[in-house]
Amino acid sequence: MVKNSEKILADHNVSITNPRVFVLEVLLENKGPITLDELQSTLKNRVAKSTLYRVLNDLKKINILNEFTSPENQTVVELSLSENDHHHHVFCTNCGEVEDVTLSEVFEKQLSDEITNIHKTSKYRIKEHTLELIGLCSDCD
Amino acid sequence: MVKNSEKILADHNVSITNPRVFVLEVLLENKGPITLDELQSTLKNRVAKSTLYRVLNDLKKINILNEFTSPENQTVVELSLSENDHHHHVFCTNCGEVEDVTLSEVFEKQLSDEITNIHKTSKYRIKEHTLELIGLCSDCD
DNA sequence: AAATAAATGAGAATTATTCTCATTTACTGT
DNA sequence: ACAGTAAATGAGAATAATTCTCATTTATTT
Repeated sequence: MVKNSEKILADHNVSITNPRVFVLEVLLENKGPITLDELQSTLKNRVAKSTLYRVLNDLKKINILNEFTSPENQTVVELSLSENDHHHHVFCTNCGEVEDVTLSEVFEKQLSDEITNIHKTSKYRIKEHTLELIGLCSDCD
Repeated sequence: MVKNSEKILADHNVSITNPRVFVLEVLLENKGPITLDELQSTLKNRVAKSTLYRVLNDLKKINILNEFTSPENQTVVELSLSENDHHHHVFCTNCGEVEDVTLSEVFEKQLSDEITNIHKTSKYRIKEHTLELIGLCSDCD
């Protein structure tokens, strides 16, 4: 049976190599956003640092990886395998933990209405949006 | 007559020095978010690079400067002199320009309701939020 | 105006990311 | 399965961004 990570690579016409599989496996297991630091230390003995950066760029190129910066300036990375998994992020300002949040449909509708209005008054054509929620997780609260 | 920038420093018990005044003047003139690169090149001959970083940290400490990262990984900086100037940002993915956007009161209310709901279901106590709108400015569209 | 404390400039040190190149690994056609 | 070719990797050098060091200058206090 073909592993999940190998299928992902094959589906995107990217050759299957050990580093790519290792990185994908960690991202898949983690299920959600992960700090670059954490990813690096998890993969330290299996993937060279330069290769990790290359693999992450490969995954960005095939559009299955999002990268963003936390309010504390940590690089954070997250798989996004399907087009329709629109969601946002909550950050803990104390421990740096990041998690996904999905907003209610009602609210996403209100948001897209607001964006339509902005489009009328501003000189921008808006393609995407990201909402970041910043606070404390229960451990740090 | 005391200059605006000097008053700001005095009001926050920060000593008035040339580099601090120069940085503040550029930020005040610019009125809105500015790229660190742009700030650096504007101040190149007046403020040493290390001092610029120090001054920006000083301003962060007294809570009159926001720093964030654009979707293209540019560091962006912005004065926020009053508590009640809550607003968000639009980014042009092509030229990197950033501008402020103020959302309608109706929408900010909807957003804060949504955050209240999230608080009920998630393990986070949310203190702040930032909404980033990403698209193309009229020049690049 | 002198004494003391704080801030600055210049460049060294550190950290994050990209690049180079010799070696290894994966894919292609047989 | 196998040789040949193209692509990917590891290790460390190169670059870029940010912080740190320390001798000198500037601000504040007396």
